[in-house]
Amino acid sequence: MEYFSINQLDLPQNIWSPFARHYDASVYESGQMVYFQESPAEYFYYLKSGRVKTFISSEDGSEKVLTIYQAGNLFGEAAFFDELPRVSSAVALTRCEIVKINRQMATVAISRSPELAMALLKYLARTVRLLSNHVDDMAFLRVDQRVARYLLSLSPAQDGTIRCTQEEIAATVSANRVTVSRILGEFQSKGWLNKGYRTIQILDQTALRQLWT
Amino acid sequence: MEYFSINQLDLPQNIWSPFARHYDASVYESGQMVYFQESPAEYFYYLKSGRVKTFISSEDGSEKVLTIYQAGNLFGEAAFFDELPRVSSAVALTRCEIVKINRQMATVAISRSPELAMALLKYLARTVRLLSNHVDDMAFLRVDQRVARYLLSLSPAQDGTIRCTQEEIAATVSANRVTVSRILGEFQSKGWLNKGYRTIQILDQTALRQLWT
DNA sequence: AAAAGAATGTAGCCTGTGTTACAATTTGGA
DNA sequence: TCCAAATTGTAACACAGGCTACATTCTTTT
Repeated sequence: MEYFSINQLDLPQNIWSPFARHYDASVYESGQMVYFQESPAEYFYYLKSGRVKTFISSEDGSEKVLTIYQAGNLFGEAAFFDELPRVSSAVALTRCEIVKINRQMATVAISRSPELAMALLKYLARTVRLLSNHVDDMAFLRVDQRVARYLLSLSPAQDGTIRCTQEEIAATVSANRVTVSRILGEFQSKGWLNKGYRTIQILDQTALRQLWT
Repeated sequence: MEYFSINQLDLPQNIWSPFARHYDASVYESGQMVYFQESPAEYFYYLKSGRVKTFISSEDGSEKVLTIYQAGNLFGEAAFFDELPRVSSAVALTRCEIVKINRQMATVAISRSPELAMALLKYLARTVRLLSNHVDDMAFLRVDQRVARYLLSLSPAQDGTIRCTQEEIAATVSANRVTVSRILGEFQSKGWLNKGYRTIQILDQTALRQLWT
C-alpha cells in the first residue's frame, strides 16, 4: 500500500506540457477554494506550484481530509471524466499556480495526442490499483500494521525522519488519533522509531516490515 | 456503495464496437484461464458473451473472488494501462467469447477515436469513484450497515427475492460469515427481510436504508 | 514574554466483530 | 433414495480499537 503516492505518480514531465505550455495558469491565494463538493466537475486541474487539499464536509460540520496535492500533481480528474458531481471540495493551502482544463480543451488535447490519452489512462489505472490495495488493507490488516505500512511508504529524510502529525496518520489509515498515539508508543518502546513533535524517526525498517509479512 | 456494479458500467454499446467489430473474439471453454496472477498484462479484454471470474490466490491455498463479469463488460484494463503485473487471475465460468486487445491495437484504436479514449477514461474514473466509496464505507460503516447497503444494491426479483449465500455477502462487505448470519437474523426478527437457503427476500427497503442515513 | 492554539500522552470504559466449535438443515449427485 | 457436501444457526469468548476526558508539551502569534 502506498497511500499518498496516489498523487505522486511520476509521468514524464513533457506529457503534461500541453497543459503547462499552451494554457495559462490561474493563481489561487492561500485559503481560496478551487472547487466545491456537489458542484458539477467542469474542469480538471494541473497543479504547477503550491499545495492543494481536498476534503469532505459533513452535515455535522466535521471535515475529512482526503489528500494533499503537491506541485506537479494532477487532481480533480476522477469526477471530471466520470461526469458526475464533485464528492469533495478543494482549497489552496498556499499560493498556487493551477492550470484549469475544461471539457473542450481536454477533448482537443486528447485528439491531438494519443500519448496524453495513454498517460491519463495510466494515471487513472494506477489510482485504481492503489485504491484496490487500500481496500484490501482495510479489510485484512490491523491498525498497527496499517500504520507501519504507511510510515514505510513515506520517503524519509536521510536520517530516517518523517514530518507528519498523528492526526494525518490516523486519517490516512482510517483510524483513531488516540489509537495511533498508542501504537506509536508501542513502536517506540520496542526501539523501532522515535517520536517527536510533528516528526517520527524510523530506526528499524525491517521490524516494521515484519509486522505484516 | 454499489459494490458489484463496478463492472456494470453501461456505456453506449457502439463505443466498444471498434473492438467488437474489427477484432476477432477468442473462444474460451468453461474453466479455461484467461490470465494469471503475477503475469505481465499484455492485453485487456472485452467480454462478448459468457461469464468470467477474477480471483486472488494466496500462498495458503485460499482463494478470494474479486468480481464476476457479464457479457458486455470490459475487464483486465487496470493492470494493462498501469503496465504492471496482474494482481489477480481470471477464469472463464462458462463458454466465453472474448476480444483480446493488445498494446498496439489499443494505441491505434485510441489514436483513431478520441471518443473511445474518453469512454475508457470515463470507465476508469467510474471505477475510481466506486472504489473510493467502498473505502469510505469500510472506514465509517458498521457491518450491519454495509450488509444493508449491499442487499439494496442488488436488483431483486419482482417479489423482492435475492439469490446469494451468506458467504458471498460476507466476502463482499469484508466481514465474517458468522457476523453476517447474526445480522441477517436481527434483520429478520425486525421484519425487514426473510432468510432462506441461498435466498433473501427483502420486505422493508425503507427500514434498511434508514440504517445509515 | 505571554497568551492562544496545535499536537501529543494517557487512562478508563465499552461495544462491535472476529474466532472457534458444533449442530442442524438443505441440496445435488451417485 | 441415500450420502456427502454445502450452507446456515447459535453460543461463548476474546480483544482490537473507538470514544470521552483531561493534562501536558510544543509552536505560533501578538
